[in-house]
Amino acid sequence: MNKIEESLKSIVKDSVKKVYDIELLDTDIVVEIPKDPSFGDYSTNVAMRLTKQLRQNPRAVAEKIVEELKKNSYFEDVTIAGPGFINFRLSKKAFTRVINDVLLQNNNYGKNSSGKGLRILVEYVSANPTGDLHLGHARGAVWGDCITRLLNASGYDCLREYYVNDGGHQIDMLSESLYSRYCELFGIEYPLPEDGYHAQDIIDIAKQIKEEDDDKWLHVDPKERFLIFKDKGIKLELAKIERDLSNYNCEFDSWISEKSLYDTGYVQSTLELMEKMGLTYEQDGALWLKTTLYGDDKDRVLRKQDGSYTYFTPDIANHIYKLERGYTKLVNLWGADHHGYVPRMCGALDALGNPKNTLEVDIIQMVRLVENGKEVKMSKRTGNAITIRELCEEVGVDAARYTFVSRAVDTHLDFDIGIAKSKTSENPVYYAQYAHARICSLLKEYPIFTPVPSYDLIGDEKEKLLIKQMNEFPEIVADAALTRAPHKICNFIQKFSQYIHSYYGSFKIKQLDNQELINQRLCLLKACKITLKNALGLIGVSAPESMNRE
RNA sequence: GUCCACAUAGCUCAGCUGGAUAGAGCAACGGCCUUCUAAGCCGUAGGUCAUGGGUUCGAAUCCCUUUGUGGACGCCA
Repeated sequence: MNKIEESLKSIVKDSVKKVYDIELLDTDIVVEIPKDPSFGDYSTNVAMRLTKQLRQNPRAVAEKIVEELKKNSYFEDVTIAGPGFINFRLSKKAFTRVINDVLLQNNNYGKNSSGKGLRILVEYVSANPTGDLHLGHARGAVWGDCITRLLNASGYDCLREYYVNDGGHQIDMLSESLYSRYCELFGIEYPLPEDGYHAQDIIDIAKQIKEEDDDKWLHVDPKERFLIFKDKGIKLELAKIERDLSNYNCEFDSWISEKSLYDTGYVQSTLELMEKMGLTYEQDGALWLKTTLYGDDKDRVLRKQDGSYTYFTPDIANHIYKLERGYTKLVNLWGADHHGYVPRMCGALDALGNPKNTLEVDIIQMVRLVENGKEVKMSKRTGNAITIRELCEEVGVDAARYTFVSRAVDTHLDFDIGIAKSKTSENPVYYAQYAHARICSLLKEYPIFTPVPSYDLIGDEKEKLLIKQMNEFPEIVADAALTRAPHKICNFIQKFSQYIHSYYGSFKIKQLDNQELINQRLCLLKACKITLKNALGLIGVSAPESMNRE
């Protein structure tokens, strides 16, 4: 809740108490900015909410409250409209206070403490180290990155984690595929497994190994070689993934390996714990977990007939390990193709006695790449699925990020590569960056200005829009963090940029003679620049000082 | 077949713990550069919020029906 809302609510509460002798809570009162500014600066529906209790029609209730509210100098005007909305017009002083708040807090403006004391671990991307990251991963990476930026800005203690699946069958295939490609470089035939990896990146890695070690591995014991190629494969694939993510402005705090959960005995101890709690049973030579007792539609296998473990087992250990590190809230971002896995994992955590909703899984819907209205399935260059690297090269990091983060994740996304690539007004990311650059160039022309205690010359409708929007920002950040919805930041950016462009167009500072008016407007613009830059920072998009047209 | 999402302007999408006349960008049409960057501004047009019902002072928003689209239903990961 921002300062203006705080004040409004407390004033409304006092008035209702005085008129009707009813004690309201903050949550009973909704204060919002009306869609149509002609209604007022802010409005509340409190009269409508009291209708039932008082058995009077809402307008009558509103009239009595307004009579009381009008006595307060915080308002320029208070009116009743529609079915019983109370609309406020604020006094100038109440309004412009935010300008100095922003100037003072600078880079910290927008940060809030709504998540203070909460420890939350967010796991995302977690792609197998068996190939390049593709479009779906890119969406998940940006989304996770933005969520964690928001959580950090809202005071949560948050960890960004990547779970590395380096333990299962697919890694064996990686080793074999890699060796096959390696042999190929020496003209030796070695079968590439059918469910192995056929993509170009395996060939590239094989070449890298050849450059480093030459033919050294052709002559070692197959068992040893198998393990070595496993290791090399994982290491090189992971390095590539990390580099691609980093180029994409996505950094992780923690990379947790599936294999290490076996090595440290975590998998074993988790199994023992579940057995001890009576959550498992043997059937058909396999070990099962009773997830049906906790909302799953069938029980799941932990240990297969052949004695090896399913993917599920170390993953349970993985989640237990998260909790043991003191994170009380776990969030995973999974692709839509994994949504059937959700009840299973949540069921396992429930079974182990964790509070409901300890784990929440956000599902990232599919991405389709589109160009000129047609779906683009494969990269023209490589013939394989389009990678995150190609995407960044093609459209640029800022545009790619913005496209992904500006849409809610629960709907299928058509990524129009033509629009993302275009450096025109079709591309919303430039719109926002341009708004920032325009203020910057203005501030370069007028580098000297001083904040004042009261902005008595500010108060035009367009200035009010800027101030209201700026004032909302910390609350929007807190809400976007809580609901894990970074696209709300994009909505903010878009609207705010629009106000900035509109203001920029209608008030030319150069045409003014009044030095004090210029000064006050520069303060306002500087505050806008700070707010916009911070907002862009929350979604990992740059805020350039100038836009270079090509 | 069972389960889970989703359906809003020509296109891509916001709005969803119920609130005033459902919004934005693009595309279309008409204006605005001798003044801080026209990657911009101002205006016009564009809607049965998939369908049918229910809940109530009030529904795009909550509940149910039907249709359509995508996904999941492995001792794969």
